[in-house]
Amino acid sequence: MRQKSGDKDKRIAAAAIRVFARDGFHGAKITRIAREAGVATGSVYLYFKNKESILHHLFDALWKELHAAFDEVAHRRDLTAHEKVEEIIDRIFDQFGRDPSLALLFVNEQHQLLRQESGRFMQYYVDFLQLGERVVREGMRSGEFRSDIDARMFTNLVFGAARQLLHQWARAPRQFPLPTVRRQIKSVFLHGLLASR
Amino acid sequence: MRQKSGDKDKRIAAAAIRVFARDGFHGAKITRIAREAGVATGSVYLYFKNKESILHHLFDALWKELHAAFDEVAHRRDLTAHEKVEEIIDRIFDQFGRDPSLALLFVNEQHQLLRQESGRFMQYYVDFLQLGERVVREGMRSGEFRSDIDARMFTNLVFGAARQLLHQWARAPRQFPLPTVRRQIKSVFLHGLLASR
Amino acid sequence: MRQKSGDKDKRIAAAAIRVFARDGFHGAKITRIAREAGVATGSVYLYFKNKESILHHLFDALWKELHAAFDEVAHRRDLTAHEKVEEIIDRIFDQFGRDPSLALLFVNEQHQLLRQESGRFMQYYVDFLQLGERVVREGMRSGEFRSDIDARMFTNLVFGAARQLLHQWARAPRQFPLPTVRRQIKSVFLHGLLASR
Amino acid sequence: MRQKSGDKDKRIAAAAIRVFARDGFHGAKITRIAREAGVATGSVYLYFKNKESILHHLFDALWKELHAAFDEVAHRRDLTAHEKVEEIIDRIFDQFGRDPSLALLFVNEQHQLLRQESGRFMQYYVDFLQLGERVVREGMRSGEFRSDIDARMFTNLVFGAARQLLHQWARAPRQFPLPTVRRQIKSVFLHGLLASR
DNA sequence: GATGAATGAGCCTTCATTCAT
DNA sequence: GATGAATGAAGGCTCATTCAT
Repeated sequence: MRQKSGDKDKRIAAAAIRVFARDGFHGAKITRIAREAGVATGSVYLYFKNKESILHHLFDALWKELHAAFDEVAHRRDLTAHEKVEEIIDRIFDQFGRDPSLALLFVNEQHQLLRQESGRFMQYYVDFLQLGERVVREGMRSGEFRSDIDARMFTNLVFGAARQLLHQWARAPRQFPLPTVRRQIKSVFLHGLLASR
Repeated sequence: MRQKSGDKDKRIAAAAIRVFARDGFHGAKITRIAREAGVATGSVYLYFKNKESILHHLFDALWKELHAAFDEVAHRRDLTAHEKVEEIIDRIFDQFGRDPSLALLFVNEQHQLLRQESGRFMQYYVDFLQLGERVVREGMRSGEFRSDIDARMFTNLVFGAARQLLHQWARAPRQFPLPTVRRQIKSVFLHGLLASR
Repeated sequence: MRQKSGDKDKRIAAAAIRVFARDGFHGAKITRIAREAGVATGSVYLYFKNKESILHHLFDALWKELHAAFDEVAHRRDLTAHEKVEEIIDRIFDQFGRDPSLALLFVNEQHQLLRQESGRFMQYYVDFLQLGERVVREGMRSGEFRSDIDARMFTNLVFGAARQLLHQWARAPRQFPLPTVRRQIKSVFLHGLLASR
Repeated sequence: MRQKSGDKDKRIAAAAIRVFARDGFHGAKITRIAREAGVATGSVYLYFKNKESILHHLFDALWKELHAAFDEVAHRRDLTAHEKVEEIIDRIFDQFGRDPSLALLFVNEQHQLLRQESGRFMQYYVDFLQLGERVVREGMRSGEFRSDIDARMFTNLVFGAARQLLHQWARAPRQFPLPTVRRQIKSVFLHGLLASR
């Protein structure tokens, strides 16, 4: 029999990341994904139920990794809350920094998923934000962080800011080099904008 | 007195905001927009060239208002840079705070526009961010702001954070009340997270 | 506005009868039906939900007419059971005798419907056969008919025989002229094959 | 001893009967037939040219048996025409009575074959009906049968009636037990419905 | 201008068939 | 011969857009 080449699913997923990132979910044509993956159109359906399930697969993997990384950081005992915030920010950029297409996908097509499926992806999102909240509250209890801040909102601020800079980096990597981005985002969120202190 | 015939374009635009926000640009059907506007399907094409141009029209208006507001703030002489930053944040929330659908539209469908048209909307976006940069740099020159911050990145941080909280507010207004959101965002960006000072 | 031409649904249905009859349900292409109806492909979907619903529509109409005709005959008081049997046979041929395509459709695609939908079409079928049974039993009670016959089976015999001859007529009208067919079927079922009496 | 390898063609044919009967020719998937036969998908094509040829093979075998049986009966010298008619009816039910799937296949998918191939299957069909005609005419000549009957039509009547009852039996064996079915069909065709004699 | 029925290009998906192993 | 992954042609259906009234 013809052997499974073994990486067809990977190649399709990788091609889908590129095509979804470039053309958007709706602009992406299955035939195009197949071509970029170097497989026949029909082969896509050997590995994925349908177009939407490809997106689900990609976001599933993404969120699982993100979640695992955050979870690990959030529960570490050797880090202060301050350090955890920095580490979490680093993990986000580690996750997406390898692949601009992945960043664009995440940044642009997330809302597709939140729209339809009240289930899985919403849950990932909520869980992720709750982990952030927990770290912030931990820092507030320990006195590291200001206690007049709303932990949930702060987490959202960081998430939104990271999302935006990821987007910018993916669009113009030269103008938004990741090391600078990381440094800035940490600095601003931790120390604020004001000079005097 | 309602002029049934005199405001068709407005009614179409308003319906489009709702439908785009609810169903996404691709999920939105022209016939649905027409129905919600109380207009025949064909009439949509009397006022708009095509589906995309409705989106363009909406974002045009949005960006124009945003831009005018920012421009005015940025050039005021009676405000410190610090105050300008706060004012700009307020203006963003003023702009979208009236209408959750508008916020969802702005937050979710922006990337449609950045994708295809390298022109108009990219320009608005860039101009807007440059105005922000200018204000930040002004504050750095005057010594109000830390000078180890990258002005462009800071502006993006604020933009991304505001976008995220706008999104959350539009999804769950109770959990993200706008007054709190404004206060938090200003506080975090200006003073940072750390307690010690 | 462009006026509904008023008979598009009829033209599509008529074309569908021809195409279904010629190519079979699965061999029939929507585009072909549309072309034969003189409408655009998409127009088919203005009048019918999908391909299957066209078939349903056709059989619905067919069974409704058949049923009404049988019902009327079965309840008439001015006819003997013998005459009712003859009248029912006539009605079947009246129904299909106008249009060979209709006969082929009925004869060949009935099983499509019985397969999937345990509901509607099965019911028509069962109801129809029950009406036949009732007439036969009526004749048995009155002494017109032999009482050693199973009424349900007799009805099926007639139905099957009529179906077969309808098929043959539709395939070769010259060799199976309807008047002869009617006469033969009545004669055989009523008097049997044997000469001696 | 079961020879796993020696009867693949038989197993495929047997599986095809079940699947065609259950799902219809078009609803039947080759992969499904292969699975039910305990064979790889590709192996089907080692034994059959394509999907249609499986159907052809099945009907070929069916018709060949039917034809041989009828031929034998038709030429027997020890039977009256009357007895031959009864014997032929018996042979039909013998043929299909073993296997409801076979009956459903024969009854539902015959038209697939008559459609495309003007050749082989049409010939079987015609030959079969001609054998029937011959027997009827023989009975007419000998004075056993009424001579006001059209032999060809009578044969079709029997064929159609048998087909219908076979179908009903296959769908609901309890309600249409074969022995009763045989008896009824013979009785009706030979003696007719009327009581008086 | 207004209407909404009509249009038809385009895409996702299926599945009979092939072929490398 | 046997396998089953891979292929790609084909068709049902959608929906933005048009246009006769």
